[in-house]
Amino acid sequence: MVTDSEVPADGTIQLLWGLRDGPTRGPKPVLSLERIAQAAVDIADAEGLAAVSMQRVAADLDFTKMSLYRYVTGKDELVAAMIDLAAGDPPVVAELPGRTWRPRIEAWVRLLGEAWDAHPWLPWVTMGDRVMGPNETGWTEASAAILAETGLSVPERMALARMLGGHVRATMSVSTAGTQPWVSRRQAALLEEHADRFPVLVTMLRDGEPDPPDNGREFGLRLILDGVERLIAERTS
Amino acid sequence: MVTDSEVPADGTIQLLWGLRDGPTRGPKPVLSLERIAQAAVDIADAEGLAAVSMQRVAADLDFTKMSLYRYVTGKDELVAAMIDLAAGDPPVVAELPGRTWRPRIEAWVRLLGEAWDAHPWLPWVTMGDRVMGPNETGWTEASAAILAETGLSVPERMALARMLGGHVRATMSVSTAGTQPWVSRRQAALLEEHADRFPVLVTMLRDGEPDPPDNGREFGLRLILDGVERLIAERTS
DNA sequence: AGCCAACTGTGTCCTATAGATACTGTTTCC
DNA sequence: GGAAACAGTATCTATAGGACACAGTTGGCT
Repeated sequence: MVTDSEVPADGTIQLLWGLRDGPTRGPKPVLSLERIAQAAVDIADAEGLAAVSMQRVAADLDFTKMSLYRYVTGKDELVAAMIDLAAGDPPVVAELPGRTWRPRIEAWVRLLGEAWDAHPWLPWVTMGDRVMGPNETGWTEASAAILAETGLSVPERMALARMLGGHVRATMSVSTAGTQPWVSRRQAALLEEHADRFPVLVTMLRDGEPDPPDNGREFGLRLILDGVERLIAERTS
Repeated sequence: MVTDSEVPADGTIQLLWGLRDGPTRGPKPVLSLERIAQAAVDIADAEGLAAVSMQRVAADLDFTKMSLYRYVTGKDELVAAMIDLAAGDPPVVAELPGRTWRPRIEAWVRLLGEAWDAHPWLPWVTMGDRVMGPNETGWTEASAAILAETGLSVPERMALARMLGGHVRATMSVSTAGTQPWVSRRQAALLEEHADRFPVLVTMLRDGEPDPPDNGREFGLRLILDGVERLIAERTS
């Protein structure tokens, strides 16, 4: 298992994109990549990513650990398969509501949010250099199609798409951001104790309203897209 | 080691905030939390997070693995100490350039970016529910102080601060975002092969200019802050 | 029809990891 | 000056991913 950033092997690509040529002879495979990945996703959804071990996945399928290695070269590949399975089918752009880019990309963000919120472990596993699978690429394609209308440059559009994906990630229900939503009980107590060092935070803590239930997803989305609109307006004038 | 989100123990708080009461009797401690954390940070900076094991950290200090457990209850605490050490001293708000919130928060983002870019492993380790140490809290305090001027509500200000931190994280030089900056060689080849399924991406790939060297950090920063300005303008009118 | 090569799934072994526990020796307070 | 409290060590355990050799199964070729 690679915890660090690492260039994925070619094998992973073949796996994700169905380029592995199936064998002709030999016993019929009883397992399948799909079943394995699904079992792993189920475990991760229910008990967290840490519960996903080769042993555990195999046990849930009533097979031995080593049998999984016939379908997957290692845990990294399993995780890659999990990711694309969890990402799910991307939305069809033509079916998105609205006729301009803004409502459509808003819908895209909300759908992506729903998909990701169902798999709180995704952020932990979608970091670093990776190769996207078909589903993930489909999501990217959808966003790119929507944003083509903005007239932004290609790098700008991709930066924006990445940004929106990152925003979804940072506003997941299971807080994945570095800081809390926005302070835990413990953190609050700690701030009170050091009120002299952090006067602004303590004041905010005392008279601030509670957090929005969406972790600021809609708020941040609005900020970004307002910024995009302003940029477009500046350029067209 | 906890790979999953987990509420940190009280002990970690005491460690980070210097609340651990030092012993009076017994031999003088030769090691120190600072030395241990620094050694771990050095390893992570040089060889990546995966190279940081108790064994390795201890070896670099010429001690046995188990001696570290006198200063740290486990690897989680070590990582927590690494984070606050790597975050470094927050900037002094009064010394930031500019007289309004915008140039100041821009400077804050750039400084945070520099601090984080020096420690590419930080994103991997600053996910999930955590308790912030003094340094990290100091960075948050600084951003909160700067954004107080905006007139946004408390949750809005904190959401914005979190967002900016997340933006820095998502635009680190070592790509930490889910998607590449924006496509790797391999991914590009794959797209070409499936040009029918991803027409928009393939077109962008063909006639797009190269990516900006900053991964779109400045671009995204501008979008967000433009959005903030528009929000403020709407409310004051 | 039969045989061999290719394959699936299993059992065993190896390495690295975090950590528990019992120890040896040192320091300081009573 | 003695005993409690501590620092660092040595040894052991559990769990992880994964290598490797094997037994049984299947299809293609002669």
